[in-house]
Amino acid sequence: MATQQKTSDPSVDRVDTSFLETLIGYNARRTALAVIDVFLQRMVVHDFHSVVDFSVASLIVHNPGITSRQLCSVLGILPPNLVGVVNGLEKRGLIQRRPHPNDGRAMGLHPTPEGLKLMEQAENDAAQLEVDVASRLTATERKTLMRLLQKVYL
Amino acid sequence: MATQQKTSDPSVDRVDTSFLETLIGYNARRTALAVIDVFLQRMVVHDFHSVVDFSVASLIVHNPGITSRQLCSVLGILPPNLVGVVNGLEKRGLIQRRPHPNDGRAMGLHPTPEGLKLMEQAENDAAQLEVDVASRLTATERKTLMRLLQKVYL
DNA sequence: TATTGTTATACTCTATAACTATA
DNA sequence: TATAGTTATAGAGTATAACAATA
Repeated sequence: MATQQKTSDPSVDRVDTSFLETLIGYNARRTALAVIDVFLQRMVVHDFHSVVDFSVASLIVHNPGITSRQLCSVLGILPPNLVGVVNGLEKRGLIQRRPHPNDGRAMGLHPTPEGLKLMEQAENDAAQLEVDVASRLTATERKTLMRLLQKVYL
Repeated sequence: MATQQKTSDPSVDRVDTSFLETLIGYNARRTALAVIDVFLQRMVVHDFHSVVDFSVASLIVHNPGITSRQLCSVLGILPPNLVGVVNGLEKRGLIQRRPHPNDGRAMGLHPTPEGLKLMEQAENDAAQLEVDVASRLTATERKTLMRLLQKVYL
């Protein structure tokens, strides 16, 4: 499994990470952490302090009337951990809870005009980040990267 | 920014995730979470319960004599959070601390014969996971995916 | 004075159990 | 009986501050 012979030198000058770099999980995680780090820095001005905050707000804007259950299912998060996120967005006046038309147990989540306005800016910033963070990738490479990632997890 | 017109229908049947799927951070994170989930399931037999556990053990095997400081730098983790990991590997008899040849403050981390034996199996399992988890990708696509991911974060 | 390794500790994120209201 | 939403709480992961030993 080792890619090169090691000497018995007890000190390491250059760290060999070649094995880890063969793993999809390792590369995907490192990429996600690096990109999200910059992402969250830029989202501070919009008062989003976690990727879930942003993702939930975005999904509500693009899916007015979506339920908590649907958000949990799509984003792979657990219902108890969504409650605070939705409450936060509601308290900020970005979304609104309304009775669900077909299910008395559920609540439909809808964006407010303020929410729509803020998310338009936030999503524009997110789109700009894509260009900046993947500056070493061509437009075609970016597209390929998305397609291959989605082929794995979707 | 919206990719399609929304009706005023208050209930959502199919959730539109098209915007989030244009984001590298979103796709990379979803992929990492999905792959690591399967990874950790298979690593239970080797008693690795986090990706950091495995990564640290792997780096020590491939870089005998590496220091804690170097591990932190390469993996992007903080020194206080590495202490428990190294202690755990040492208690399991997989690695050994030895005085560093050039720096009296540091300790060189070395794999034991048991550590080498276990990591050979664990890394073989990890390599097999790559084939399984990316079954919808060709060998060429896998290689391309790694290259593009590393182009972003490296 | 700066760095390695460490302890203690706080904060965030994620997971489980149990409850209510409705299907 | 099952599901949507919620509360309380436990656990894992990640962060900062401060210290001893050595550079």
